[in-house]
This record gives sequence, structure tokens and C-alpha cells, in this order.
Amino acid sequence: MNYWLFKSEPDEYSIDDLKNEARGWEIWDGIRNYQARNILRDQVASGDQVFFYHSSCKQVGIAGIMTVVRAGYPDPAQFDETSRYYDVKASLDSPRWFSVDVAFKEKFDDLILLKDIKRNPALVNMALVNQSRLSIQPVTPIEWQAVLAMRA
DNA sequence: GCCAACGTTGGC
DNA sequence: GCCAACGTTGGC
Repeated sequence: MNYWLFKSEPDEYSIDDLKNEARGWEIWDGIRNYQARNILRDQVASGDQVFFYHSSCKQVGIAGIMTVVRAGYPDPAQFDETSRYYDVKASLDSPRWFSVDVAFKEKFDDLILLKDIKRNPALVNMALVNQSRLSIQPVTPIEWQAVLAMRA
């Protein structure tokens, strides 16, 4: 079982949106970066635990936890001409982009703020701090525990 | 809204 | 294959 961090702009899709999904899960789609794609396609497995990170908003930080309920499969949006994520170069035979399905697990009482993560000596090597533009990124078990220890 | 970091595109 | 131009991400 591995740990990850997925970013989303809460104005687009927040942890509350996931919590309120009637069916209990949602597809994590629209990832259009090759490094992130490779992680989704090759590494993310059902049962993995994921931090839900709110980016590009007033309060940036980790909002809670979700669980992967389906491992990587071709992102349907790349084949949908009406989607903003449509990719003319993708085909069913050779899909370019991948999605996973995620389920809500937990919302933290308070956001764990990026500025506090940056101040935590145990987290100076976290990808979130050093590779700030990657929207799907690995979290080590030690980092996972260090973040959980920051909960109010 | 600004801008630094960095990923992608395309001409050569 | 290099690299300049351009586009996007994302914190502030």
C-alpha cells in the first residue's frame, strides 16, 4: 500500500464535493502532465491512501484523506470531443492519459496549511515543497505520519 | 494580478 | 537534438 498527494482547485472540485458524492466515489480525471500520468498509470493501486490537497485558493493545504478504489485506466475524457480534456492525438488503441477512482475517507477539522508544512523540519524533502508543480505526487510513509501528526 | 518555475511545442 | 518561444501551474 502506497501513499500519494493529489491536488485540486477547490473552486473546481473540493473535498466537500467528494464527501457529498451520492455514489461515494469519483473519477480523478483531467490529468494532462506526463510525469503525473505515469504515476497514475503505473503505480497508483486500489487501496492506496491519498492526501486531498487544495491548491490555487485562499487557504492552500491538505484538506483530508481519500482512498483509491480503482487503479489506473484510460481517462474517458480524452476521447470526448465535448470535454475540455479532449485530446485529438489519443485513441482507444493507444490512450495517452489515465485516471483513477477515489472515495472519500476523512476531512480534517482544520486544513493542514502549506506554510506550516514548509516549516516542519520532517517535511523539508516532501515533493510538495520541492516539486511544487506536480499534481500527482508520492508521499513516503514517514511523511504521511508526519503530516497526520500536524492535525489539530 | 504578478511572476517564478517548469513543461511543451516546433523550427532549424 | 537543441533551444527559443510560449503556455501553464500555483504561491503569494
